[in-house]
Amino acid sequence: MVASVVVTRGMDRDSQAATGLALAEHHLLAVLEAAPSTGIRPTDLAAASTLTKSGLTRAVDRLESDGLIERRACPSDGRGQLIALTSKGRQKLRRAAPEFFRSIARHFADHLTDRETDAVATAFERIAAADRA
Amino acid sequence: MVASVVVTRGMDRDSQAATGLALAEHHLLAVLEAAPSTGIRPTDLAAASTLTKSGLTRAVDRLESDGLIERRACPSDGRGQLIALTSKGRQKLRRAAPEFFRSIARHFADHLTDRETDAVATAFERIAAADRA
DNA sequence: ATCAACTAGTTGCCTACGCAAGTTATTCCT
DNA sequence: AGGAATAACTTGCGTAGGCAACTAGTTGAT
Repeated sequence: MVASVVVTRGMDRDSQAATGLALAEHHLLAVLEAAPSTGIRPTDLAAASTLTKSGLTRAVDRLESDGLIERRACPSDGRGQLIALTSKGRQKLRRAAPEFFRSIARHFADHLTDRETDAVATAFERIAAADRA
Repeated sequence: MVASVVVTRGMDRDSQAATGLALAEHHLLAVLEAAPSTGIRPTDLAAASTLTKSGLTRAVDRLESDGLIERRACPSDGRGQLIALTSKGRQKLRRAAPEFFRSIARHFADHLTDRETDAVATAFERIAAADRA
């Protein structure tokens, strides 16, 4: 618990300082970058992120008003929407990347051996997946 | 990031349901139980917990008004204090323990192999220690 | 002995976010 | 086709907690 808070808080501060974005917001952008360019449904984005649906609504509000992402109407479901990166958002993410990876290294990766990195990666993948099931 | 939030949120809900305490509060009690019975300084408690000094002040306020811990004057430093579990707090912690361990198992430990458990334990210990340095 | 520099804890302010209830659209059953 | 049950967001409300500024006590230098 302490370790996870230490890492998260440290990286959050780095992210704020480097880009003005909270770590959770940066993470949303990163998920969106990996998603189809047509966009992704809010519910799916919430599941892939650290937020609940309500938290997601507000994070999307913030990022949208910063012009980093956009909400599009969903053609197949009138209730839904598709969320996608704008080019501004994509650019911001690209520019933030180098410092972001350094931040991961400083706060987390540099403290692990290769074996530990593997173990943590597979184990945490499994835990995250278990929750979505 | 997702895994750590999933685990923390799940355990927090369990803790709330079982005892009415947030996970962070339960953790403070657990740290206090391991501390000398004369108590521990707030700054040290904050360092051993997931909270900053200011967050700690308020968490201590809550737990104190629930009668689970007490603030004592610090004999060696007039600015400081010593925080210690009350017997009510100790009892609450003991009663919560079985369900707490089940919660750890459900959300975390059961998903790991023994090797992974070792790797995570030593690696995270190292990360937490690095931050305190 | 006095005063500056530091440290311990607290508080004002602000924001993020979870939960639960609400709204609108969809699906499914008959 | 029509209406109950369900699903996708949103919003009202409440709370936790970080940061930075504050207060009070301590230490150290002269």
